[in-house]
Amino acid sequence: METEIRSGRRYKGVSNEQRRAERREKLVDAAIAVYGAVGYHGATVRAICAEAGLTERYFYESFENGEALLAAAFEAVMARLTEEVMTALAPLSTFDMGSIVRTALATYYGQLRANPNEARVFLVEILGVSPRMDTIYWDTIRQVSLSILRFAPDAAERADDLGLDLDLFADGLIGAVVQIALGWVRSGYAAPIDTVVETAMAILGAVNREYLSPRA
Amino acid sequence: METEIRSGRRYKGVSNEQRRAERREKLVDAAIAVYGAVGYHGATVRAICAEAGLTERYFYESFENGEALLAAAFEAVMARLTEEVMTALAPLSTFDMGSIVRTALATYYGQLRANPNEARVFLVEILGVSPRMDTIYWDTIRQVSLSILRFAPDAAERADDLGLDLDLFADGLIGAVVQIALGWVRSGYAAPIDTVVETAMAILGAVNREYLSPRA
DNA sequence: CGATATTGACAAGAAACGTTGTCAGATTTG
DNA sequence: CAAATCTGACAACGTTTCTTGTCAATATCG
Repeated sequence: METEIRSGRRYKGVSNEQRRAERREKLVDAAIAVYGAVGYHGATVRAICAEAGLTERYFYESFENGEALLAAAFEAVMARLTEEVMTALAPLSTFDMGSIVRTALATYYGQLRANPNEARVFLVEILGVSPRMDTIYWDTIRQVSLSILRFAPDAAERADDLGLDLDLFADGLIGAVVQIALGWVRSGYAAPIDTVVETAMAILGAVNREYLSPRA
Repeated sequence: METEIRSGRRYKGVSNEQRRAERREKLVDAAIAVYGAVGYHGATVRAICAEAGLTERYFYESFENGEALLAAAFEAVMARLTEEVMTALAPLSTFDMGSIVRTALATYYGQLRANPNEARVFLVEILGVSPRMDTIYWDTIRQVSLSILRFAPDAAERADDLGLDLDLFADGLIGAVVQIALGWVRSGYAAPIDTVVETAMAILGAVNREYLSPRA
C-alpha cells in the first residue's frame, strides 16, 4: 500500500534535486536579508520562510534548524568574498606585498559596501551565537591568516626570534582589518573607500615594513 | 487603608538602598558567571537568579529585562578593567609611549586571564545582541580610542595629511589588540602573557614608530 | 506584643517560537 | 483521464521563557 517510487519527478521543467537546491538558495538569500533587517537573534524561521516565499516545511527540508541556516549563510558570504578577492588578485603580475594587500583590501571593503546585509552577517551576526558557530568563525579567520602568512615565508622563524606568537600576530592583523570594516559599516560607510583602504594599509604597511619584508 | 510608609526600613542592620544595591551586585556577578558558563543567549533569568541566590522578583527590582543586566555586566567589567589599567599606569613617571602602552596591555591581558568569565562578557557575549548593546560596545571602543590618541597629539593633523581616517585608524589598533585577546582566550591562554603583550606591541609599536611618534 | 515591612519559594498567565501534521489544489506521468 | 506526486497555506502541539502574583515565614518598629 505504500508508495515505492521515491525518486523525484520533474516539475515545471526542473528536476527534483534542482528544485531543492533552488529552494535552499532562496532560503539563504532570504536569511541574509532578514538578518540584515532584524539580526540573527530577531530572525524567526517563519519570517525567513516568508521572505523566501516558501513554507516552513521546506525550511526543514534543507536545514536542521535555524543555526544551520546561519552557518550556511556565513559560508555563502565567505565563499563569495573569497572568490571576489581571488578574482581581483589573479591578474596581478607583481609579487609586491603592498600591491597584493592593497588590492585584496580594496576588494574586501568594496564588497562589504556593496552588500551591507552580507557585511552584517560576516562581521556581526556570526559572533557569540554558539560554540559551533564560534568554531566556524575561527576556522575562517585562521584560514585567512594562513593565506596572508604565505606571502611572508620566513615570518615564523622571525617571530620566534622576536619572542612573538605567530598565530596571535596574524589574529591581530586580521582584527585590525575587521575592526576597521566594522567601524566603517557602522558609520554608514561615511569615509570614501580609498580612505578606508589606505587607513588599513597604514597599519598593515607599517607592520610589513618592520617585520615581514625580506630585509632584516 | 493603604500603607503610606514607603521609605525603607532597616533590615539585618543594613538600609533599604544598601540591600537593593547588594542584590543588584549579586545579580551582576551571577550574570557574569552564568554568561561564562552558557553564554548570554543560553542564560535565563531563572538561572541567573538561582546563581545569585535570589528570587525572580528581585531581578525586576533592579533590571527591566535580561538585556539591561547584560549592559550592567558589561559596564561593570569595563569599569574594572579601566580602573586596573589606570592604577597600573599611575606610578609610571615616563611619558614614553612604548612604556605606557606596554603596561596598559600587560594589565589588560592579565585581567582577562585572571577573569575568564569577565573576558568572555567583554569580548564575546556583548556582540550582536541588539542595536542598543552595539551602541554601548561602540561607545566604549571609541572612548578607548580617544584615550589612546591623547598620547599622540598631532595624530589628527598627520592622518589628514596622509589621507587616513583617524577614527578608523584607532578602530584598527583596538581591533588588533582585541582580536589578539580573543585568540588568546580561545586558545585557553596557551601562550605566556609576555608573548601576548610583545605580539601586540609588535603591531602597535610598528605603527607608533612610523605614524605616531614625534619624528616625521 | 501587635502591626507592618521584607523575604523567599513557587504558581500561573501570557506570549513566542520551533516543529510537525493536515489538506486541498496544482502538476506531472502513464 | 486517472493516479500519484508536489506545492503552499495554515493549524496545532509542545516547550520555553518572561513576567506578575500569591502566600506563609521572618524580621523590625512602636
